This record gives sequence, structure tokens and C-alpha cells, in this order.
Amino acid sequence: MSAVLPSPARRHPAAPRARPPARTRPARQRRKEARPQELLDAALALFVEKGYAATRADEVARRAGVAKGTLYLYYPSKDELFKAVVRGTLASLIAQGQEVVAQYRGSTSELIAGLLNAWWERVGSTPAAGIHKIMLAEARNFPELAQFYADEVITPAHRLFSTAVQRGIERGEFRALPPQVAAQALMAPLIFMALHRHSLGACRVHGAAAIEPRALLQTHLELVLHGLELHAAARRRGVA
Amino acid sequence: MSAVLPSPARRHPAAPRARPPARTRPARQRRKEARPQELLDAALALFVEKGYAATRADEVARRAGVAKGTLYLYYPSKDELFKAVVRGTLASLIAQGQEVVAQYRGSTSELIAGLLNAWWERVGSTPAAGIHKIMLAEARNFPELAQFYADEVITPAHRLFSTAVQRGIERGEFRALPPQVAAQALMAPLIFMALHRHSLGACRVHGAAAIEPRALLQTHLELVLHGLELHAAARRRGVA
Amino acid sequence: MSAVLPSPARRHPAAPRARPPARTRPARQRRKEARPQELLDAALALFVEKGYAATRADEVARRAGVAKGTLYLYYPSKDELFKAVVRGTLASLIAQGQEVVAQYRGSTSELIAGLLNAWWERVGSTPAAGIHKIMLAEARNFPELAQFYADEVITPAHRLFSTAVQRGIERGEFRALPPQVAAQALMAPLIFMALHRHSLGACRVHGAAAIEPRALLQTHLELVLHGLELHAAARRRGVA
Amino acid sequence: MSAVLPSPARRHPAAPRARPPARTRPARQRRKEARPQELLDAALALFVEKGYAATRADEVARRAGVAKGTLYLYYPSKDELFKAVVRGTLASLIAQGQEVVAQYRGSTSELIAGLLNAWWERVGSTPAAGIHKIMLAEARNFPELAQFYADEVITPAHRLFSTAVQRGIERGEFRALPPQVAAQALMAPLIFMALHRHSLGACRVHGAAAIEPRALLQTHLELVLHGLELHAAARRRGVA
DNA sequence: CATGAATGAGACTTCATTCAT
DNA sequence: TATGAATGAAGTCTCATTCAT
Repeated sequence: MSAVLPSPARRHPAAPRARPPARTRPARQRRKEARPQELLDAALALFVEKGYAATRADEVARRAGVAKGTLYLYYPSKDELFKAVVRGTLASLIAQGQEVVAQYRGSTSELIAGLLNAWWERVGSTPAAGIHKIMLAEARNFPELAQFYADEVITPAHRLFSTAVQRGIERGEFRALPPQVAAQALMAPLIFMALHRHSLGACRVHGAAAIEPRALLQTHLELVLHGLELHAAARRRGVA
Repeated sequence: MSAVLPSPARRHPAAPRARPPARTRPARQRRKEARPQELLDAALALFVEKGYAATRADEVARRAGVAKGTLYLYYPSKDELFKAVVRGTLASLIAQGQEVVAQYRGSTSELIAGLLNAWWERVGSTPAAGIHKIMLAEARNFPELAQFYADEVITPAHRLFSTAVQRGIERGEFRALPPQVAAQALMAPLIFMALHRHSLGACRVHGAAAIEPRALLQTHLELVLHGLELHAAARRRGVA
Repeated sequence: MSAVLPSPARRHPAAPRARPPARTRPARQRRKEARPQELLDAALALFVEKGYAATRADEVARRAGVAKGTLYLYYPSKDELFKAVVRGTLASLIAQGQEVVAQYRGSTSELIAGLLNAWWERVGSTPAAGIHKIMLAEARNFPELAQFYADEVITPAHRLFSTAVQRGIERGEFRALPPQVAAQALMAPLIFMALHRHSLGACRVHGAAAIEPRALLQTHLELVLHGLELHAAARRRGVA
Repeated sequence: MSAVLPSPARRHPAAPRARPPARTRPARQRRKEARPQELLDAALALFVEKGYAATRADEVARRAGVAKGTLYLYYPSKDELFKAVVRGTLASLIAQGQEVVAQYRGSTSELIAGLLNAWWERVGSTPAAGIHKIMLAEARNFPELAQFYADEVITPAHRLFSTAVQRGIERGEFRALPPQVAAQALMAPLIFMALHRHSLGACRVHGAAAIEPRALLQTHLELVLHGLELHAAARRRGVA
């Protein structure tokens, strides 16, 4: 049961209702195991496209090829559906990233370049990135959703990148910048770019400056790694 | 800090509402000419807080101290109201920035540092930044608004920063990175930070990593200017 | 704001909605002062006829000659509407009864006969009596409504009749029966009768034994006053 | 106390569910013949607690330990289920009462005291009484159910008590009050009390005047038998 | 016999916009 | 100008009943 929105008023012990007409129905497909993922896919696509509030439950259902009521068989409310989407995309990826950092053996610049590239492959360039747009947009209207997102995504992701920067400093590869802040600086342009792909970039607004993701990613890496590294390291990499 | 743009005159030197009632004219008439701006202020605050779709017309009216119908006397619909808000905040600031770039005489690193600082003072740290959050969030649901925003804000702002980077390259201060892309890299963390102030940062979500704006701004400047500048320039600035 | 049902999920900051077509509407009647009572009348009639849960908000509105939304201009939720109905009927009548008991000067048998007759005139034989049916029926499904009803109706009404019996005992007119229990015995058949008028009695069920209210009331009074009074009093009244 | 009707055999001497699993037959088959009664028990409990409309089919099924579809194998619809519950409880008890009256040999006051006590034992204090609450509440929404209830319960029960009063008058024990009306007066407080046990009494509403059943029953008997009897009879009973 | 996934009408409530005053 | 009562489409969630397995 969700804590995000107050449970919707247990609306009513049922007004007397005429029995629904027993007409012929389309054959029901039995796909119990596939349904939850089909619904999550539909929900992800629509949440990303329209946002949380503007996504209608029965549109999610229809896109997954079921009736409105069926959605509620699997997810008891819209906000639980949203949480399931978040868990199935961002939250699980972050956990993987943490493993990578813990076990990495090479240089920290490579680790960070690898993480950012992987992030772009697996998040930034996929619909998953749209989730962040949603939270940015609607956090204030849905405070409990915001808390959920902070706990399951923001905080762990931030920890992930701080840890990587910290490693660079400890190993004498990076200048001693505050790792928390540097982590933000590392992620910001990527997230920013991902955000745009799912909003203004997705509208074919006439004449808006298009962002070319790979180009920005490379430029960004060049800038910030150059900025982070000690000169010796920079020289070794041959960047400058 | 912000020497680049002149500090703007406060639009409302004193809150008109606080004035003692004057006998000669009823308060309603005295405020008649202030109405449009009062409505825009109320609308800006609410749009930023709740987003476009979730802001209710009569809440805007109430906050401005008028009845719902009155709002419609000044702005014929919710989206015209929104456009008026955008014109009165972002669009006019961008025009000022363009003047500054055109007339600047110092080093490009200083120009850029000045622009970014000014942007933070006048946009990033004010409600105006929230407008960008709105567009990010709702562009796809309101294509006409998105087009308007692209034309009046995104495109000119992008041109502004590209021009500045271009200037640095042409004057031999910066390495020859693609100016369009570098412009994005310059702005991204600031915008990113501003976005957060109006969404997750505004909810007091327990435990979410707080972003300290000035720190990020400094770290960012240090990183990217260090990255942009030719070595000679870097050495001259004494950054690393 | 009501405490009976959890506020209905602040359902949603509004999905983007096409502006409603500006077609010609029927002339709006301006009857602000009359509206609340018109709505209460419609609500009372429907609640009594169908019960609380089965009464649909837009049926109340339609019966009062307004659109669904208008109802919510006056009463913020279905349960507040119900409470307003209760306050406007039962609760105010009970207060009147308390005055009568406090100021009565004649014999207690007469007082009680008067109260029961008045109750029948003002409650039992009017739609107000149907409210009790509703609570009986739906108390367990709407616990906070039940609490409201207990506080505003049941408890004061019970106190009213207990006080009257107590008076009879103190003045030596009645035998010393427990006044709380006797009060129940006094009211029960009347309420019972009133209940039936609004349920089985209202359906024209073929062949069900009809209850003739006045006859039952007289028989009841004869029985219970005869039973309550001391013999001397009974002889004086000449009942036996 | 209840010498009039024989105490009924408990329908379920032991809860079948508690039995240890038998190897020879799967539990499902062993319970097959018990299913209808288990469903009726579950339905009675839920109908009484929530009312007819508010009771959900799959809650009945779940409480009986079967799946939703199974319920429909035994009872083709919700209203047939309800009728089966009524037949299994009230209707059969009334038939027994009619036998008792026909064969009784003692005084009518004793017969009536016995009937009322028995009614309280077997109906008023059991869930069966809740059925009456349901009909009171929902008769108008379900006319077909109301007609069924009138035919199978109301009319026969009313005839039962009228016959008893009539007997008292014919035997010179009672004053010549109209028997139909007196019958109502006899039953009303008991039914009233039973109703409350299943509605407001079942909610633990703070401060509502509690009804103590035995006390009301005794007071009621004292009052109405005193009121019904001729003086000679009253004196003989030594009541007052 | 038994299951339980699926259906979809219908409940309550919100809010952009209109228009009589 | 200014008001605010009125409208009604649209959103989320429930549940009696069916039917493929």
C-alpha cells in the first residue's frame, strides 16, 4: 500500500449497480507473468512523455493492451506504479554501478570516463532518463514521491560518484577538490542533456539549438578531467 | 562578483499593498495600473512552485488579491498568462546579456565568469529559474508553449554563450573546442543546479544531498576555464 | 473540511485539458441565498430514499436544478453535505425539545405524551426520520459519520427523554424505574415505526402488514404511561 | 428463561477448518458438501457488518476460503446469495414460532414473555438480527429483495405475534386492544434494540448511550404486560 | 468443480473558462 | 472594470460478473 498519496477515499461501498450486460467479450489472453513488465514498459513510456500527473491510468492500461481495471490488479495505485517503474530502472542500475566502483582496478580518470559513458548508454540515452525529468517537474506536487526518489535514487547515485572522485584524490590522481561538489559537476551536464532529450528536445521545436550528446559528453570529459587531474597526471594522459 | 550586468531596479520599490489607505481614491482604482504586474508576480510564484498544469487560475487571482474573473480581463487564457510571465523575466534578461557580450572589452575568461555569476544572481537564484523547470516538465504536453519558449529563450540564450566562447577562441584565449557544445557545457551545471532548487531542493526531502550553489559554481568555473584555456592562458591566470 | 472520509487524494494537479467548447449555456439563475437550502432539501430526500452510499452527488445536484460542480461550491464533499443535512434537521429540533422540558410546568405524563406527539409530527412523519435509517444502515461503513451522529443526535436525544422520566420520578408521578432504560422504551416504538416508513413501508411491498402510526402511538402511550405511573397517579388519570 | 423454543443444535459443532489434514482425501473434496453453508456463514457475517450493497463478492468468497469464481458456482448472483441467507436464518425460525403458539397451553402473558425472550436468544442477540438492519437500509434500492423479505419474514412474523395477543384477548386475559397494533408495540423495542447492536452499537462511538439488552427487555415486558392485562390479571401476577 | 485474470461502467471530485450582474 | 456562481469534461479507482484454463 502506498504512502505517497492518501489512499483515495475508499470511495464507496458501492452504489447499487445494474449487472453489466453479459455480452461477448474479446478473448482474454492469459499472460500473468508477462503483464507486470508490459505495464511497467507502458507506464515508463507515458510517464516520460507526459509526466506523472498528466499520465492517465487508463492510457497506461490501453497501451499495455489491457483494460483499465487490469492495471489495478497489478499495481494498487498510480503512485505504486510509478515507484515500481523507478525501482525497475534507475534503482537497480545504481546498485550495479556501486559494484563497478568497488572492484575497479585502473586509473580513476578511466573509471569516471567509464561510468559517465555507461551512464549515458544505460540511462541518459534511454527512457529511464526521463524519470529524472518527471521528478524534477513534479517533486513539489507529490512530496512523498519526492522522498521516495531521494532515498532510492538521488542519494545512492550521489554517493556513487563522490566515492569515485574520492578514490582519485586518495590515489594522488586528482587535485583535492571537495568530492561531493565535484561529483555534482561531473554529473550535471549529462543529466542536463538527458533532461532536454525528454522535453524540449522531444518536441520538434523549430530552430531550437540541438544538443549532440556524444559531442557534449566528450567535451565535458575533456574539460573536467583536465580540470580535475594534477598536472603530472594530465601530462601522463597527454590531454593538454 | 556580478560586475557584468548592472543590478536591476527592483520592480516593486515598496509593496503597494502596504501603503496606508488614501482617502482621495478608493484602493481598487489606485491599484488598477499595478494589476498586470501583480498578476504576473503571483503567476510566476505559483507556476514555479506547482508547474503550469497544476497551477489553478483562481489561485493566481487570489494571490494577486483579485477575483478569478478579473484575471481573465488581463490575460485571456492561462497560456497567455504564462507567456507574459516568460517575457517579463527571462526574455528581457537575455536581451541585456547580449548587449554586454557585444560591448565587453576584457578577457573572455572574465567575461564568462561574469556572465555565469550574473546568471546565477539574476536567474539561477531567483524564481525565474523555476520557469525553465516548468518548460522541461511540460513542454511535451503543451507544444505551442514549447515553441514559444524555444524561440524566446532557449535559442537566444544559447547564442549568447556560444558567442562568448567563440570570442575566446578567436582571440586566442581558448582552445578550439566547438563553441556550441562548449556553451552547453558551461551552462549545464548552473541550470542543473537551478532546476534542483525548484524541485527536489524545495521539498525538504530527508537526507537528499544538498547542493551548495556557490561552491558548485566556483568548482565548475575552475574546472571548465582550466579546461578551456590554452596552457599559457592558464598559467597566466595562475589557476593550477 | 471533513474528517469523515480521508480527503480524496488531491487527485491531481490537473492533466492538460482542452478548453471546454464555448457553446451557449442556459442562463444561470442567481440564487445564491436559496441554493444551500435547495441543495439540502434535495440531499435529504435522496439520502432518505437511497441511503448515504447509494446517493450520487450528481443526482443531488440535478434534483436541486444545478450542475454537479455547483454542489461542490457549497459543500466541499459528500460527507459535509450529509452533516449539514443532519444539523439542519435533527440537531436543531433536539435543541428545541430541551427547552420545552426545562420550562414545562404540567404533569410529566402530559409532558411525555406531548414530546412523543411532537416528535411524531416534526420528525417521525417527516423525511427527517429517514436520517436515522441511514445511520442505522451505514454507521459501520462510515465510522466517522457515525461518531458525528452519536455526538450531535443520539446522545442529546437520549438525554432529553431521560431527563423527562427522571422528572416524573422526582415529582412522585412515576415508579422508580431506571430513567435511561425507560427513555429507550419510550422512544423505541416510535423510532421503529419511523424507520419502517422509510424502508419497507416505502416500497409498496405487496401484503406487508401496514403500520398505522397514530394508532400505534396511542396504544404505546397508553401502555407505557400506564406502566410507568404509580397507582395513585394512574387512578387520577383514570386510565385503568 | 427460554423455555418456549428448544435450543437449536449449533450448525457447526467444530470448525471444519481446524481439523488436521486427512491423508485419504484431499481437504478440498472433504469440504465439498460443507461449502454452501460455509459460504452462507461468511455471507451472513459480511452482510450484517457492511450491508448488502457494500459487501463484496470476493470478500465473501475469501472469508469462506474459496476463490471468487467458486461462489458463483453455488449462488448465481449476489441477490440469490442473500435470499439463501434469509431462508437459512429468519424464515426457518419463524416457522418454529408458529408451531409453539399453536400448541401452547399456559397463560398468554407467559407465552408472550417466552416468545420475546426466545426471540432475543435466537435472533436479537445473534447475527440474524442484522439481516433486518440490512433490509431496513436497502429495501428501497433493491425492491425485489424487499418483496422477498416482506413475504418470507415480515408478514409471517407479524402474524405470529398478532395471534398471540388475540389469544390473550379471547381468553379474557388482556384488555381488548387491537391485536395487530399491540403486536407491533410488543416487538418494536426488541427489534429496535437489535438494530442498534448492529449499527451504532457496533461502532465504538465514544459516549453514545449504551443499551443494555436484558434491562430493556425486562422493563419493556413489565410495562407492556402491565398495560395489556386486565386489572384482575395484573393483580394475580402481582406485578404492581 | 475450482480458479482468478480480466472487464468496464460508474462513483466522487477538480478546475478552466464564461457571463449576468 | 470587477465579481464570483455556474458549468461539465475528465481523472482515479472499485467491483459484480465472466470464462479460459
